Amino acid sequence: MQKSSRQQLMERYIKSNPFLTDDDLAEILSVSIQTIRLDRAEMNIPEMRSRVKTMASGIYGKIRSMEADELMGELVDLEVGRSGVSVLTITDRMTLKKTRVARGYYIFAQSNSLAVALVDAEVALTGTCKLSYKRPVYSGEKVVARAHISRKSRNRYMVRVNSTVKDELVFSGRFLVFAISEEVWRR
Amino acid sequence: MQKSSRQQLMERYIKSNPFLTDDDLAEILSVSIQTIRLDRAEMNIPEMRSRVKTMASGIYGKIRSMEADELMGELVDLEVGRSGVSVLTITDRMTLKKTRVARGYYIFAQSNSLAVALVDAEVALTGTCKLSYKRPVYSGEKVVARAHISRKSRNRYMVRVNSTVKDELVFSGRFLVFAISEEVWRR
DNA sequence: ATGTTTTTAGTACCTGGTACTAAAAAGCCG
DNA sequence: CGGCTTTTTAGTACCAGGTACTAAAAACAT
Repeated sequence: MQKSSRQQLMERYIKSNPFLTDDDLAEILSVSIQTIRLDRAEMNIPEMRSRVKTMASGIYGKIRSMEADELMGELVDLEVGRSGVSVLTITDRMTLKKTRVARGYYIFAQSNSLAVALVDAEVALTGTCKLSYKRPVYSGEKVVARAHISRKSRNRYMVRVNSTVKDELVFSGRFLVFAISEEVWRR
Repeated sequence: MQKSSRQQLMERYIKSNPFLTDDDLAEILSVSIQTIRLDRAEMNIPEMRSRVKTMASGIYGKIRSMEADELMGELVDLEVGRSGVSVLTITDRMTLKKTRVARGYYIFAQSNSLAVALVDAEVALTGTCKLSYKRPVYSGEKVVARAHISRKSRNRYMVRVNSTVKDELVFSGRFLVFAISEEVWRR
């Protein structure tokens, strides 16, 4: 087997299983451990321990921020019962790989969670919505969602949200949100 | 400081940051490294390297499946251009902690991604939608989304989706999906 | 003062490496 | 075929972050 093809193979093995040690790889590719280390050095592939560590730390952050958020996006302004603004920067993992266009539900999630946050109630649930996607949003773009309560009657709130990228409207939605009394949800 | 309270503290430190080495902990708690190791042994807390490893491996599977999916939910039936069915089981991380009610956008994401998958095109984007949430969905429930194309004209598809839990309708949506030609998105 | 618990010190050893030197093997060219 | 280069292997010293163990010192309780 050629050096170059072995290196490609090794890269694929590591990608598919980052937990492989040099020892494992040496056995799999039936070369000496030194060859593996030379190859890794040439290709700037770090050792197993740091591969695992960066994996763990990379994911660690995401988990925490996802749990921390009841909201999708970062709340930059909120006047409960009136209006609010949230910002969401589209990252690669929110996009369709082929086009780098944000999946629609991230845009929706941002506006929906903002709409719910606006409602001054212990628990609020979305009843119906009408959404309109104006143009695709690409990876790296910063979506600013502005919401305000347009009507309110007893426990029903109508919330309008407009999401823009650099003042260009990319999405708008109208949400009918219900404030739920405690007896209903605490079953 | 007492032994027991130090151990509790140590446990919390490790929980909040699993990357701490015995050395780090010894410094933080200002005891010797041997004490830390005794404590870990008593409390059956594994060493940093294996903590990191199990973290990484635990999450490794999840990431891959999330990446593999362009869809939210599992596709159980799909006849492109006609109809499809997807199943999504609501887990705790999809719910509002207070109520254990699924956040609306997960239900939406399932139906929306199913609607897009139905459309026979390289790239499809959602234009507008009307959604209606019929009742809250709780953690553990299995949401079955059934979609079919109700109208089609040139590059526009109207997709209707009904999501049920055990034959009870929990959500319905109508999506206007656009099939996009390659020139538009490959900028 | 004595016994018990807790803490610290120290040593030998392990895994999964890095960094380096040097020799052996394989491939190529005229 | 020799001579040269590339590639591979061998081996050594060293490191981090440990395990496993022995033993002494310190803290405490009665």
